[in-house]
Amino acid sequence: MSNKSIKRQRIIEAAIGVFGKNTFQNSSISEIAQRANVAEGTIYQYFRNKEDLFFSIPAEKTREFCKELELHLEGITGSFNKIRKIIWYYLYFFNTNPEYARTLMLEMRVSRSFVKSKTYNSFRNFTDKLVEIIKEGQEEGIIRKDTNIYVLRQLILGILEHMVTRWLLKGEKYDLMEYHKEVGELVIHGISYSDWLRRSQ
Amino acid sequence: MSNKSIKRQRIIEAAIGVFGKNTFQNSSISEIAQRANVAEGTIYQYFRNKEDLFFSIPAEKTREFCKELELHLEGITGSFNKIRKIIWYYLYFFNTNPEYARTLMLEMRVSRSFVKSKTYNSFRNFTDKLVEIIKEGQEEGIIRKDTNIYVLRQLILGILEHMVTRWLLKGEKYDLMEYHKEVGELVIHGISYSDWLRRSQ
Amino acid sequence: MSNKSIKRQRIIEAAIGVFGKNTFQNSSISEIAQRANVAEGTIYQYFRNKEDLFFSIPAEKTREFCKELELHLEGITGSFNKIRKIIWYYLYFFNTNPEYARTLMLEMRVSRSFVKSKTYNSFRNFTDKLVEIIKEGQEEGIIRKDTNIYVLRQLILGILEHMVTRWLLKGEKYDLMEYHKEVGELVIHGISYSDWLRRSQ
Amino acid sequence: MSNKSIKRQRIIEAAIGVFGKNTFQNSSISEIAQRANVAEGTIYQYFRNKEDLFFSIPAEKTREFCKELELHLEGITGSFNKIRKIIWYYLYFFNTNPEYARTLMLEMRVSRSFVKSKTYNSFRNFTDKLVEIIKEGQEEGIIRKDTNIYVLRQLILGILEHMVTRWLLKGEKYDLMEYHKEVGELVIHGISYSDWLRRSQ
DNA sequence: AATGAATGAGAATTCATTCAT
DNA sequence: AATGAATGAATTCTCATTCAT
Repeated sequence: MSNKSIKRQRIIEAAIGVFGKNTFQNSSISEIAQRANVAEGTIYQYFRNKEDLFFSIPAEKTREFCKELELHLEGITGSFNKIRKIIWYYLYFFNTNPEYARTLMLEMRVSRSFVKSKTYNSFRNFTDKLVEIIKEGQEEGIIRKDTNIYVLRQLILGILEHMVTRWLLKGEKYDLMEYHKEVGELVIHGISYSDWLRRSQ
Repeated sequence: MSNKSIKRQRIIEAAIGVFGKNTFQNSSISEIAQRANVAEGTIYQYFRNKEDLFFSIPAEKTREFCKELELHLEGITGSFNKIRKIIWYYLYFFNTNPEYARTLMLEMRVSRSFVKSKTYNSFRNFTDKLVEIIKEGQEEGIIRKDTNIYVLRQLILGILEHMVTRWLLKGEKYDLMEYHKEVGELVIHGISYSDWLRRSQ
Repeated sequence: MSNKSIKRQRIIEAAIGVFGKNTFQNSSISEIAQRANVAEGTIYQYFRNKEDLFFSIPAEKTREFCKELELHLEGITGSFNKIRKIIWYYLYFFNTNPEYARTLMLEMRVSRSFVKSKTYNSFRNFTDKLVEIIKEGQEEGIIRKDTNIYVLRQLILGILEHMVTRWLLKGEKYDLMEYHKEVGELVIHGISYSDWLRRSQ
Repeated sequence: MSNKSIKRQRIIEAAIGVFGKNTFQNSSISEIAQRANVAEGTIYQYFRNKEDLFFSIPAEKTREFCKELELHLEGITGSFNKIRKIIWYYLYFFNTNPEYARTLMLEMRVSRSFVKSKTYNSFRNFTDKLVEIIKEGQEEGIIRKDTNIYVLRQLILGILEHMVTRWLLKGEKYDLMEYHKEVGELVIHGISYSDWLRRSQ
């Protein structure tokens, strides 16, 4: 890694820490600079402005998230098992990166400008993966074809985001992963054919 | 309604408009004062500070939300029908109050201080109602008893919040209500006994 | 004068002092606020921004300049005498207001945005007066009709501005008024009919 | 021309372009470096600092101005003809070098530090030439001896500077040379003996 | 000689809140 | 109770200049 990108990375790490602690507005460039051990001006050599730095965070982290997810799905067969794993991994990832979780869930996810940013698109990788697995299950004949895939996706993202958000707002005081199995089974139950469910019980 | 509370109400209405248009930080007391047709100082006669005014919004609106919900549930029998109605009503309400939706979903719901505020508790009315209906269904024998009620609640709140948030961030350009039936059926499928599902098909 | 306009005036006076000492860029709002004995924020209650404050200076001063000029021209007959008086007054005025002179001559007069500002127009009063007197002289038959009035005006404004500018740049160390008579005679000689000149010698 | 002075010249040319477009303060070293195709640091090999670079511009240009003026005056006899030529040339030169004109007239001419700079002195060449011609005319007996040479010089410089400044501020939208003859005649009229004027009509 | 990354001082502007009227 | 003028803290970003390579 070049000298330049090391420094860039250092700034990003510092930014994750600071933005994760406060609001975007309440986070100050000077604190980020201090944490990163660079002069304030140096930040502006790497990022256009505060917002640019802010939105550069998920670009890095989402890449990491997706790459790791691929590894975790490796060798798993059956779409239900994959869905179980995705749910587990999603919760596991944010459990492991609480500062980033705060930034992403409490700031970015509700930001009007973030949706328009090109960084936002890297998140599509993840949702696309989800849709792909659902379609796979439909072809396997174990996921119902009578429900809108768009709505299915919303269901899964919805409960996951909700759980993480709740957990963050409650001060991360309980175990985010506690119910991951129940969430998985509930989702699978919701999207399965009923006769498949009977057989499997 | 007394002269005093009329003025208070006028300020709240103005605040909904202004906070719904911008971020909390980007909304200015002076604009709210202008809209409400009072002097800036007057606002401080009714509210301790900007945050107090901000958090006073959902207190009013949630009361309204819960009262109307009761009316809509009136006369409906069967917990599934009640759940269908709740989903419809939730989407309907925010579809009808987009400015408030923006404030609640994009600002309050992710605010660290909101969770601690006493106003937040009025929201419990709604989630309690949900839990009550689920328990009803379990007693009726049509909702599975093998799933954590807490997780069930998260599932329902999760998908609803996700749908509204999405819709807001996409600029409210499509019809929020379009999939309300599919959401209802998906949720019901997820929480039903599988043999019930078989019979009902 | 109302309380408000007294404070406004105090800010303007402070601004003349500060802008007269430094460049526009090197003059700081905080110094102006200190001199005017108000908080920095107060300045923004009276002026949109630094530039607005800057350009508000000549509006006031030019009004003063023109009003006084009228008084000085009162009772003077003959266009040559009027021109002599205008030249004297112009030099006299800037001699008496050196701080304002610096602001006007060294900053405003060469500012691209000043020419477009509405304040600039108040200066037209003065140049219009000049043209009026020249036309009067042409009708009296003592000022040549064969020279472009536009060029005549440039001649008079040119030498006056040049003299004041020079004087300022040299640190106001000599007497600006010293040559006022010679300037007058030179200008009058330039614009007179030659036979009139013969007769008058 | 050595390799070194070629690069120096390239920087100066770039500086003329950039300073001519913006204020001194708003012109950035980085833009000059880009235009000159050198690194920012390189500029500091040739010039002490931004101001030094700025004031190095007229040194070059004034030399050019004076050299060319000599050529244009070559072969012209009679001080009036020389004055006519000087006026024409002055306007012609700035008409041809508008970027430099902006820098010189709108920035340098009103700069407190420029007057003290040694570069400023090269301008004396020109004013000295003017005085020389005037004295010549006085010896020829066609220019009045009863007027202060210092004031005469101010008159001529004043109208010329005023015309160029006006033209620049108005966006160079009209023809700067249009009135060059009228200006010449007006000036000559102003400085001539009145009986000479009679005879010449 | 040339580079260009790093520096860090410096200043305008905003706006919630107060308080005298 | 209502006003709204005054406050002043707080922060982003720019850019000339340096210096290690």
